[in-house]
Amino acid sequence: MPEGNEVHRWAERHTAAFAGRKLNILPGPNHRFSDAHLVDGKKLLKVHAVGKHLGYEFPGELYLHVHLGRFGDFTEGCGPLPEPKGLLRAVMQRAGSGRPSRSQKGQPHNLTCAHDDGTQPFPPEDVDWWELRGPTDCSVYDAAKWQALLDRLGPDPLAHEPDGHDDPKRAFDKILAKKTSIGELLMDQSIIAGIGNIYRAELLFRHRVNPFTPGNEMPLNRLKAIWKDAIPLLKAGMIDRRIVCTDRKDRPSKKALAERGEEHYVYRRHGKPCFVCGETILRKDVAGRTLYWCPKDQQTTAAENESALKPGISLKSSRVKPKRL
DNA sequence: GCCTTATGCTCAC
DNA sequence: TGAGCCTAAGGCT
Repeated sequence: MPEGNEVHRWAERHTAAFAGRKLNILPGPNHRFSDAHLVDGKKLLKVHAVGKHLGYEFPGELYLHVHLGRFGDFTEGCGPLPEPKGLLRAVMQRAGSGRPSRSQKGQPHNLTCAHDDGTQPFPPEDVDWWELRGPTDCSVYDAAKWQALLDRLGPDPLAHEPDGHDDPKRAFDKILAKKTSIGELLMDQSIIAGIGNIYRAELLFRHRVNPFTPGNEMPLNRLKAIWKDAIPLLKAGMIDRRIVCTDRKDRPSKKALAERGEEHYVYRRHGKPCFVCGETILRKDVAGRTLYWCPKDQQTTAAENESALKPGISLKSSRVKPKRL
């Protein structure tokens, strides 16, 4: 269920837990992940993260590609594996593990990576296995296929490696050449990799940008500001697992730690008052995804506001004929 | 228990 | 452009 920040966090954590070790890769019970045998028993070199994609690199230029999609998630643990949950399952386990670890204390762990408050249940060195459920993809790529994936992704605000995926100019050029709305372009992974629906909505609000603005009408300095803001914003989400996009001064509680319901300015706050101006937040189904915005702070037109979903109308019924902007 | 929604993406037409 | 895929939580009856 992650955006790019979460994917990078998993990559760092799984590198710390498993890199340099021989691993057992187990397919799910329904053999959906039939590639497991290609990397089973091999030593993991590194875990790469680009945009929302994970690549577990093994000798022979093989990459176990994982894309979590909207529903995928990892569970980590020490000691014995839990019973399988769900049909789509893959497991990565330290070869020969099952050993009692110091965290195990006689009981199997079946914990997600972090608690809600951001604390880790146990450090990566105590992680013996991860279980993956419900991903969009879990398959082995060769070097050419992995490179093709990298080539079609835009720059990633969280990219560490100087391979072109940290240079935003490519993204700016593409946006400025298109008439498509900035709200749609920010979600396009070939333009910027790693931005999802939450950060799309929150970044546009934070920079007071009308989400319906055509890309070619976006001021370059505004695009640069969004990119610059995205880096710490995504990193903050990566640290405490909660995605918090509000500044302390704008939160009703004024507390340093956002309270429940204060994490976002507009995302999933439709029908509620804007923290900044008090106007009611609107939402609209755009190309199959829900866009949220503040009609006052983001200066949308009367026609754009009129197109918003009325309270009480379900998204499902509105998606009979989703309109592209 | 049912319905809706959800941080995503691919493919066929 | 629409269908399809997959899991989980929350609201409602």
